[in-house]
Amino acid sequence: MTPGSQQATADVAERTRVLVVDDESNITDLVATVLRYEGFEVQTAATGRDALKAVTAFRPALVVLDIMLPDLDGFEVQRQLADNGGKIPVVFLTAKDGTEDKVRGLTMGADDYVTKPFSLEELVARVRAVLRRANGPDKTATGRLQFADLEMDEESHEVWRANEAIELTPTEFTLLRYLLLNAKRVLSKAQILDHVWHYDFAGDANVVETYISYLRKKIDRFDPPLIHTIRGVGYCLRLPKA
Amino acid sequence: MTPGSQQATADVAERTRVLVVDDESNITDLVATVLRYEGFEVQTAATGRDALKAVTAFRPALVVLDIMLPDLDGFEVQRQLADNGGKIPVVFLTAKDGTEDKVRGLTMGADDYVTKPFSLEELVARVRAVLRRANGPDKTATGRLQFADLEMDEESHEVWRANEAIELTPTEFTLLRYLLLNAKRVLSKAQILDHVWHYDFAGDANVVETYISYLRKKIDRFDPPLIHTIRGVGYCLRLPKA
DNA sequence: CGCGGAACTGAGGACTACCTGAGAACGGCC
DNA sequence: GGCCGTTCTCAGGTAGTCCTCAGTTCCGCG
Repeated sequence: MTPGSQQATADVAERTRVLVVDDESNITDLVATVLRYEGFEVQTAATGRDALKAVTAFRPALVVLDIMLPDLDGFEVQRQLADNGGKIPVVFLTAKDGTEDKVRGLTMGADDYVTKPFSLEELVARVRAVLRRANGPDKTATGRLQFADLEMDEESHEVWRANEAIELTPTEFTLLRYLLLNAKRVLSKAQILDHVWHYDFAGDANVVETYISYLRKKIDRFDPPLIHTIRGVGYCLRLPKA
Repeated sequence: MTPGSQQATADVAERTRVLVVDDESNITDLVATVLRYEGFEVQTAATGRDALKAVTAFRPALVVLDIMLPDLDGFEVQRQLADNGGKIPVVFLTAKDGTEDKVRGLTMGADDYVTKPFSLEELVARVRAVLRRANGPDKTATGRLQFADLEMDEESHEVWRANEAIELTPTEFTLLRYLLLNAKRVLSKAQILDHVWHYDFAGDANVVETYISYLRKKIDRFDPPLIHTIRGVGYCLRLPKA
């Protein structure tokens, strides 16, 4: 999550607009904050009706839409959006229960969905992917990240160090992507926890240390080491100082 | 369904136009979305009369046409199309009832039909096949898919691994085609379900696991294995990492 | 040099995703 | 109607993954 990465190359005058719809204000706040930080222009709405009004006024390029809303549900909102002409891509938010199945009809098109509780990294990755698809398949951003001799293909979930393929678990993968997106920047354990782990994670920050350790064993057994500890501050992906 | 596969190599300036006609807007949305994603330029119509108007204005290379329409039925629309000069190939949509037989009689030419509820893979494959036939047999896309020593002939429904013929059931075949069209890309179980299974399928995602298992028994008893599980993400057709 | 806090890492338990065999349900076909 | 192939469900087993915990090491500072 980075101003300065990918998205932020867009000019400031005309940033991509995103509408976030959820009745829980802590969710909209959370999501709005991180998307703004990512360089999007964000508005929020708490009900289906407000969402529809906001769409005509705000003209977002994408809507992050909770299924469970007090008045109209997410599907209904989407249908009314589609009826009013231009189709706006949607990233649905859904609980991990029965509704998950209902949403399933949507992964084929431009749309996608994320199950609560999600991690911010995950949500932002989906938003980016959906926008990429909606703007036509052959745009600039390729979904490939690189730093030094470390490479990551987001689409195929493959990772290489020094041209050697490396197997990562999902959490390791998400953590490494976060580090790559913020290469050369120092990230605190709290930041990492907030972005990579599900937002309702209540455990100890020690998990981060554990997973950094896992990652080091897998990608930093090569020279030079890329993951550096900044004691009392956090971690940083960079080349060792000369 | 893949930008980057087959169709998407066409230049953006002159994409193939397809008209989708159905009175249920969720069907037109579904079909339009997936065809757009496949690189076609799509318009929709909800009635027979609108369809005829759209044909003169939009000049599609193909029409996806529901039999059941509020005003004129699909056959009537097709006949009027034929009368107005140039014959436009049609892919009919039909319910699984008596009309199915009637359509069969009419599809000896360039046309074809798909029974509701269909799978998206199925529909797209038919659309491609009909266009291929209509444009003359000697065009670029051959209807033959290949990855490593795995080969598939879409027309004849034959599959080989290491030059050995393999028998697949229809569902296995469609699943494998979807994997082949998206080789090297990770596909989630939700994506697979959305594309390969009928759009009204309401069951558990476990079917996908079952069918992956079937496929592995048939095509991955050879070395090297091509179908890989990416735990917590999905499945991917690729060569094993070096 | 020694102390205290921070970070590292191995082990292990709980959990979850996935695999697969068995069989029920369905439909086509003789 | 009865047979057969296909599709789908279900449940037990397995292995991968996540997270906790605690002992140890490392680092910075007095």
